[in-house]
Amino acid sequence: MAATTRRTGTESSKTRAVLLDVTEELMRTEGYAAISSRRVASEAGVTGALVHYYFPTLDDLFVEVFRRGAEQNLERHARALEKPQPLRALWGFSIEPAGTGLFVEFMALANHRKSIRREIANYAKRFRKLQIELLKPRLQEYGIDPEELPAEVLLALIGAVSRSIVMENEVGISAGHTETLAFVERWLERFEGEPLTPKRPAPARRRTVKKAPG
Amino acid sequence: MAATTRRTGTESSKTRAVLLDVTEELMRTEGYAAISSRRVASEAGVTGALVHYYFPTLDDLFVEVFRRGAEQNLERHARALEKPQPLRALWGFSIEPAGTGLFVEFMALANHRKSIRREIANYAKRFRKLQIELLKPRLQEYGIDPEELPAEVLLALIGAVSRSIVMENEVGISAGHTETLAFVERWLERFEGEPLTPKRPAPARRRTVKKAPG
DNA sequence: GTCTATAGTTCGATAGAC
DNA sequence: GTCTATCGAACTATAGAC
Repeated sequence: MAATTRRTGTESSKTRAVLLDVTEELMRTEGYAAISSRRVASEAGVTGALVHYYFPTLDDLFVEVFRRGAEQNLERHARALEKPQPLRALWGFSIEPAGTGLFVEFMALANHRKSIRREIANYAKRFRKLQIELLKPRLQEYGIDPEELPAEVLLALIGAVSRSIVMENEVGISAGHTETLAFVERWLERFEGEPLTPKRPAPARRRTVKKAPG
Repeated sequence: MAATTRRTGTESSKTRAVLLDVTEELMRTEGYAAISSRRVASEAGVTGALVHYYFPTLDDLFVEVFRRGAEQNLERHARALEKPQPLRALWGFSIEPAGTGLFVEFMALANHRKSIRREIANYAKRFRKLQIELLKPRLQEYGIDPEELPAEVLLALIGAVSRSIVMENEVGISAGHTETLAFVERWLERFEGEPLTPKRPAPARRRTVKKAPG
């Protein structure tokens, strides 16, 4: 279709994967502005030209990093929402700092790069659809009235609050976090009771737990 | 105190203000990565050296843009929270798209620039303190039980949800927004009743409105 | 698949003239 | 207060050898 002779690397390439890894890590630690073909190349131990061989433009590189992370996230979420306490699973998952720094970078990027904006919007749609499908039947079991609290709203609230807490944490804001986390915990308890497999032991009934051996 | 002879412009300078304006606008439209002394200078119609005269480093420039916006925001918020329907005022204010694109840029910047991180954390502290002071007595009037829904939590929720909606809007995500806005509206109504001065006309009593002439 | 070489830009920051 | 001139460096992207 295209008249250009410019070559491009295959998707299965090991080097390609490394370049994506390096880019993701760099974005995490130094922000999207730190991404340059030379910088990525030098971190990966190759030359700048090779980066352009796999990703003709930097936008292509950004988009691929986003896609890869998005797919992983969809799968992880799908698994989480099938657990016995889906709301707790979802919350625990959303409150993880792992993806959020990267997410902020992509949101900022999306503010002025159409390719990223398109990618994020598309992902969000799939993401919300998956969430709704898996969660709606469970909410009915809980007796949550969809007129009063639609699944869409519940998901929006969980997403917004968790994201906000993690984002704030990362820049050193902590005001109101303790209270909000406690509020959410009370709220989760109302619908799903005590956690079945608590990450941290429930505050009331203390247990003696040995840390997993080194 | 300092041994360096490097000169710096005064805070009252007109040019200085223009440089801040230009930087803010550029960040809004093209992102923080678009900021360079030369670019800012050329938009402002001066030379790059002059930017460094007022702001020795780009970090100084970023920090000053943030500070200026933060002060304005504090003042606007203080006024909003003194209105007769403070929750509605706060919500209406928070849901404005105006500051949010910029906010995301600064959050992303903060992920890897200590000076910005410090600035944001400090501002957030002042901001939340102001909000709590002004809102706490009103919530008591509303009969909101501080054990069940502390002011800190309410403010965190409003902030998180509004920010999330605006951020998502800006990148083209709209899933669940209608439902969430309706949910918030029902919720506001419970505490403060119908809006006294509706921004958009209440959906029930339709009005014939002419668009402002071309 | 990976490299060298290169064209063409843009950048931060400073010294010092006016 | 604003400029010119400048150093030294980084960048994107491409062509083409190996």
